[in-house]
Amino acid sequence: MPFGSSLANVGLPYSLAPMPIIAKKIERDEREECLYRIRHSTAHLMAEAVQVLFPGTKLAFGPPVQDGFYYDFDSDHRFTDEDLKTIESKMRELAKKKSPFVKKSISKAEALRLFEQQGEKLKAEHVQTLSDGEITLYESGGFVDLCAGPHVESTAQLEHFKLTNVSGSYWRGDEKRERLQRIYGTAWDSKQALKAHLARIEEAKKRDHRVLGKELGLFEFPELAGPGLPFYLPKGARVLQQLKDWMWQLHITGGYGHPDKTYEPLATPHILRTDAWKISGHLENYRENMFMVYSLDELDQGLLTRESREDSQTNDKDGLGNYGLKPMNCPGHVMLFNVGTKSYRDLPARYFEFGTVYRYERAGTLHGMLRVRSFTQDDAHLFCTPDNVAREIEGVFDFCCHILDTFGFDYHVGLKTRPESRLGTDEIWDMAENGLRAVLEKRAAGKYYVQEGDATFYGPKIDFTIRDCLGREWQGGTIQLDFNLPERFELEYTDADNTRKRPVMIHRAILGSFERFFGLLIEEFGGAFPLWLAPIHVRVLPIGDTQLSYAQSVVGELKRRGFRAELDDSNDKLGKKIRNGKMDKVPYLVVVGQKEVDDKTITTESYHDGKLEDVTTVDALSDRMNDEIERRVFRRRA
RNA sequence: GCUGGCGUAGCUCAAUCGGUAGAGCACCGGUUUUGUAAACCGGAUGUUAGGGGUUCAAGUCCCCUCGCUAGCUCCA
Repeated sequence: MPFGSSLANVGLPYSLAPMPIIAKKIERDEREECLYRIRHSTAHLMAEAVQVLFPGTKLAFGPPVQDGFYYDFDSDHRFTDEDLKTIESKMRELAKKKSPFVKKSISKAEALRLFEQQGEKLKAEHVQTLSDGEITLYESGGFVDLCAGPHVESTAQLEHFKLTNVSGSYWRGDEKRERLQRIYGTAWDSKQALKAHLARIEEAKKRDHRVLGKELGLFEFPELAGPGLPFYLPKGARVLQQLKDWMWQLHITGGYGHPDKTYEPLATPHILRTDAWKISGHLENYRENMFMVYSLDELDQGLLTRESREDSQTNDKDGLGNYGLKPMNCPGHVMLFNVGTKSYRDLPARYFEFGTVYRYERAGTLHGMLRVRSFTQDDAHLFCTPDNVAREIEGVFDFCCHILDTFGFDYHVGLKTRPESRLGTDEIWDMAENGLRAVLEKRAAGKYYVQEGDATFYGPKIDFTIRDCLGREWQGGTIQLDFNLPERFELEYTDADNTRKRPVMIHRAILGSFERFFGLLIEEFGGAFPLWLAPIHVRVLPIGDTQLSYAQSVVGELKRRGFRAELDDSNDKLGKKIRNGKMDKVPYLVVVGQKEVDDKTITTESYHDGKLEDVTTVDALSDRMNDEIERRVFRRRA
């Protein structure tokens, strides 16, 4: 049941397959239905095994998920990897009893009594949240669980599973509630399917951007520097710069299909006075993510001590220092919008910046390039009149699709609506959500999903998400409406009727961040970048020292023509040079031996196609590469 | 931050019951001058993440810190 496989982008400009984290009981085909039942039932079997082996273990939820299932347990015992093996054998033992899954219906009161009797506090709590009426239980062997079903007929059908890992979780996902332990497993309908899945995972691990980043010398995370701080090595920096150049070009020219919607570049500082972050609301609403900046002077004078905070002589009553490192670019852009007076004729104003931001992310959340503490967003803020908001959202939406389609990413789109705690009136939220929804209906009708309550406190948003090699989802592009900052910074423009009006603001990022996008790109291509992004376009391999000067002249000629070319002047034999070139995933290798020197030719080897019989001159290679670069041809590894 | 797991040479990994750390690749030196995925010979390579403890003796056992990692939570 690969994510969204049934909704692959056939004939559509973009693929917008919804991908619920927890497999929902809707719209499943026969096999998916079968796998759903197996996984759900295997979760029950595991829970039974755990309760047999570790009496007193209480149950939380145990749903089927992508490729498998999990069950959350409340137990004093700390489950280890060793335990997983024990639990797994117990499961096989129990499965052999061929216990049927029997459905029972009881009243809510009975269910409540049953679970309280068993000391299943969490189950009882959950029963109370259910609507009155019949409640279904499923019994298999001696194990009874609150469950809507459906299940397989008997535990005999549960054969092809494997427990994979144990991790922590919280009751109802609330970190203030009970800490639980979650055991994950994978389950399939045949031995081959299980084997194939495990092999797929192994294969995917080889495409992990953290592994490839090291192998290919793209980036490092020096421990001394601090966790989550990416450093680009020369090869990584080259790829990054290509991406930036391309994105810059698209912004300036509207080359994403909207030549009328061009952006103006801005550049803003990395630190702003703490007062700015107070006005923007970040200090209040984004506090746990902010790095503050202190001067040694402040420290030396003890201005940051508790005592001084109460000292009215200083204007640093928060003890926060006078400056904050920016976690977002918006306040800077807003300040520049505020320079001079703006007319409705100036709107929409589109400001963009590749702005590096710093966020104190919790240690446990860091993940290679996909989640870091310093990253550069391809950020922009659009200041609009109410009239042009819809058109602008469309433009941004198309921009995102243009980029993702260029790379062939399999992505999807979600609308995030008003959270419980929020700023602004319901009327404004209605208007904003409807605006976003209208664009989605126009561009992606039936292909987007809605996550109620998941918006930011200042406005609703559309998010583009991309999956990594292991199927984990990451947010890339985002379109966010904001009613907060224009208000807080008292933004105004003069309308046609000569009255002062407040502009509507759109925050947006297309890639999201260069770091995250780079990481996902590496996984998408298995490290073999399309030519236009590749750190090295072509490497020239002389067979022996005799051809060195000819090889140098070929490299020189390629460089003169603007290609990223290099020479392999090592003492290795050709076979080794080819091997090194392939392992470095260099798109083109040029071999020159005595034959080539005599004929004034080259022999060309392509990463994807092997030897190219028709490319025997620098001219021919240049033409081929130029064409490939111009068309941004990409080819995934087979 | 929380719950599990992990940390040995630049990389991948070994080291029996606690007995003084080793292999391949990479690197350096030499030989070889090479025709499509690893030439040959030689050499150096470590505060076993850091700190503390137990012990005659710690890579190995215990504690703390740091980092990585699978998830939870949060998010570009």
